[in-house]
Amino acid sequence: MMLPHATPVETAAEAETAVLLIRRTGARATPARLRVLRLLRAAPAALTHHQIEQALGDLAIDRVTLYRVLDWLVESGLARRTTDAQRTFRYSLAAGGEHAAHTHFRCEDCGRVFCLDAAPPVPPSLPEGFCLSRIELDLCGRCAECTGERR
Amino acid sequence: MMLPHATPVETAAEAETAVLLIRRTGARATPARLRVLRLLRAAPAALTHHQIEQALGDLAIDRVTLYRVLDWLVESGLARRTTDAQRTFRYSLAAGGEHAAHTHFRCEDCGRVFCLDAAPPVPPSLPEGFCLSRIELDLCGRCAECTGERR
DNA sequence: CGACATTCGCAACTGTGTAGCATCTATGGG
DNA sequence: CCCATAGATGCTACACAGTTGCGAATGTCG
Ligand SMILES: [Mn+2]
Ligand SMILES: [Mn+2]
Ligand SMILES: [Zn+2]
Ligand SMILES: [Zn+2]
Repeated sequence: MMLPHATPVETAAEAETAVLLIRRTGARATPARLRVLRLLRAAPAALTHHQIEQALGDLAIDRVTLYRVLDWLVESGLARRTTDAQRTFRYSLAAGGEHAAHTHFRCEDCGRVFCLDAAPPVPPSLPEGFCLSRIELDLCGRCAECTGERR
Repeated sequence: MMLPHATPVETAAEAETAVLLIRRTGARATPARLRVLRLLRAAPAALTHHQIEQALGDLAIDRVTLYRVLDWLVESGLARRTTDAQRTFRYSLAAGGEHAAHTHFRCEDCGRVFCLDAAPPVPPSLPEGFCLSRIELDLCGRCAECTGERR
C-alpha cells in the first residue's frame, strides 16, 4: 500500500455517500446518476438540463439519458424540479430541506438564485375542499451585479 | 333610421372601448386585436394561446398572428402574461388591478385560477443593490371539484 | 380615394421535453 | 469469478409551444 490516499478523503466519502443514496432507493448506481447527483450537490442553485449538460463537459451523457436521470432523481425523492420564468425546468437537490427555512430570489438576468433572510410564506386558509400541494413565494428581479452592469 | 339599436348597447359600448384602448397606444385597431381583447375581457381566468384559439372558433386567427397579438397586448400594457405549471403561457387582462388586492390559487388538475381572500405577499427586504420586479405567491393544488372527482 | 407603415398569413425553424426500441451493464446468485 | 437478467443507456423520431423572415394585405391619415 503506497499512495491509495492520494485522492482527497472528502471526495471519496462523498462518492461513497452518493452510491449509498442511490442504492438505498433500490436502483442501480450508474455513472450517469452518480455524476449528476454529485453535480447537483455541488451546485449553488437550481440548474437547467442545459446547464448540467454544459457542466458535464466532454464526457457528455446522452441528452435523453440526462432527462431520464433527472426524472428518476425527482421521482426517487433525491431532487426537486421547479419551473423557471423562461418555462424551463430547474433541478436541485431535495437535500435535508436546508433551503426550506427561507425564501429565494431569482435574477431574471443571470438566472442565479439567492437565499434571503426572509421566512417562507405562510399558507392562507383555503376554501372548503381545496387541497394545497405547493406554496412558493416567487421573487424575481435583478441581482446587484446585473443591476450594476447593464444600465 | 329603423333598427340601428338592434344590437345590445353594452356590446357596442364595449367594442368602442376596445377600439379606443387600442388606438390610445398608437397602434391599429385590427379585427384580430379587437377579438382577442374582448375575449380576454370576458374570460374568468388567464387563458392559454390554445384556449384562445379554441374560443375563436371557426373564424380562426392565424396561429402566429395570435401569438403576435398577445405579445403586443402584453408589451402595450393591456395584458399580463404568466407561466403556468405546465410551462405554457397564460394571458389575462392587465385591467384596473382588481386582482392585485388578493392572492390566487391554481388547480393543477383543471387549470382554473381561484381568487382567495388572503392579502398579497409583502416584499421582504432585499440585499443591497437588488431590484425586485415581480413578487407572486404561487399556490397550487386541487380545487374542491377536482378533489372530489378523482380520489 | 390613395400612400404607406403596420399588420397578417404562411412556411420554416428553435428549444425543451417524450416515446420506442435495440443494445449494453450493474448487480445478485451460482 | 462468471452469468443471467432486470434495468439503464443511446439512438432516432416525435410532440408542442413559441419565434423568425418575408411577401401580401390592410388600417389609418390626409
Ligand atoms: Mn436557500
Ligand atoms: Mn383574483
Ligand atoms: Zn443577476
Ligand atoms: Zn380543479
